[in-house]
Amino acid sequence: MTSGPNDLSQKSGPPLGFARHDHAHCVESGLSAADARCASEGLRLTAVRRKVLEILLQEHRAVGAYAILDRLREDGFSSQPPVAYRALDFLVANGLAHKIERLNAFIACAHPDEAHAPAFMICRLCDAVAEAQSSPARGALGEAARATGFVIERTVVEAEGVCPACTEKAAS
Amino acid sequence: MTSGPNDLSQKSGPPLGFARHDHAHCVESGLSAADARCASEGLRLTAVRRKVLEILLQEHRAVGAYAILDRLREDGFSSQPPVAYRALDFLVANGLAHKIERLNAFIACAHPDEAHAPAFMICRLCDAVAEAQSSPARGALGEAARATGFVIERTVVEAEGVCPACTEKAAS
DNA sequence: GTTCCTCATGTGATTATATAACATTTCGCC
DNA sequence: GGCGAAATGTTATATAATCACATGAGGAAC
Repeated sequence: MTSGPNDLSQKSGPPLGFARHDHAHCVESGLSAADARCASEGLRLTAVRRKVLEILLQEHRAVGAYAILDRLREDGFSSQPPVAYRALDFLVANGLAHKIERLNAFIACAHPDEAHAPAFMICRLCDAVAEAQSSPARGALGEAARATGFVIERTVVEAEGVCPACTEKAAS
Repeated sequence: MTSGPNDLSQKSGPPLGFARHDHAHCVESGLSAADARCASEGLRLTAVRRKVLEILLQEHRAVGAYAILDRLREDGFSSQPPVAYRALDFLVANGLAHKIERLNAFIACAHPDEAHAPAFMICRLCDAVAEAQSSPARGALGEAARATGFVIERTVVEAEGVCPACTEKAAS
């Protein structure tokens, strides 16, 4: 692989939602939201789990599990794979993060409060990932499911393409 | 992994589209269609590539690359990973097969003739996979893309759930 | 407060998935 | 036949994910 989601150092271009924003703020507010939700639902946002979420929020793009491990190591946590995977499992299971199947990588949830069937737009040039809402029940997939009697429990909706910033760059 | 897409021996339940069908026929016709399309487009459906497609058509479910390697070995082909991956790359690039990102596995295309933005329904109980058509431009994702200026080149649409047969089984 | 139980973490090993890099062969074409 | 491009063979390695078992932390019951 030439430049996978593990290269934290690379591609520090436009990060999220294809729009600039107050980054420090969204890390902070993301963590607060997670604290609040875990408290209210009796979930334990332990040190490792919180740290992993913080890393995801800071990166603001899809991050591979092993890149997360490297970051954990820097911060004095144990850095065996199961540590990262267990934390990620927790975050994903509780809607605080999502897995981007296409990249085998993870990203902090952009809408941790609402119930969500997330959809993602992945820029193949700068690796930025934006989260949108999908509506699995509507659309061709929902129709097909109803027609065949398939019961949808979870959907993976990911679009690969080029983000506005990279489109602009390419045009010039 | 307890029972991934590599266990060819397991789960010989209802295979495709959640409906029984003439299996020998669809293998045969799938290969014919591929022959025809490759001939007309000047693509080289070589022995390995054709064999891999045959394996996918026979299995009629998502098959992991290493399971394909095992089958290739049985048939006297070289069985190093790049052999399978290169054949799969060819098939996927030319619309004769698709990758199921959720399973890290591959499946023969069910509609090799038409242009397609495929969507899949994956049964988590019997691992059957059905292919449907999606319409990326319409729906929430298309809207989000237009709104932000994202250019969609390819979409991954996969629903995980329970197929009709397994729903029925569970009810009894 | 301590006993018990459950959940979470630490740790080493292993399995699964995928690609890099380079040599060799095959094929279409001239 | 000779040439160049595409395909395949082969070795090694990178990347992703899980298993299995030991240890530790926290809350509930008593």
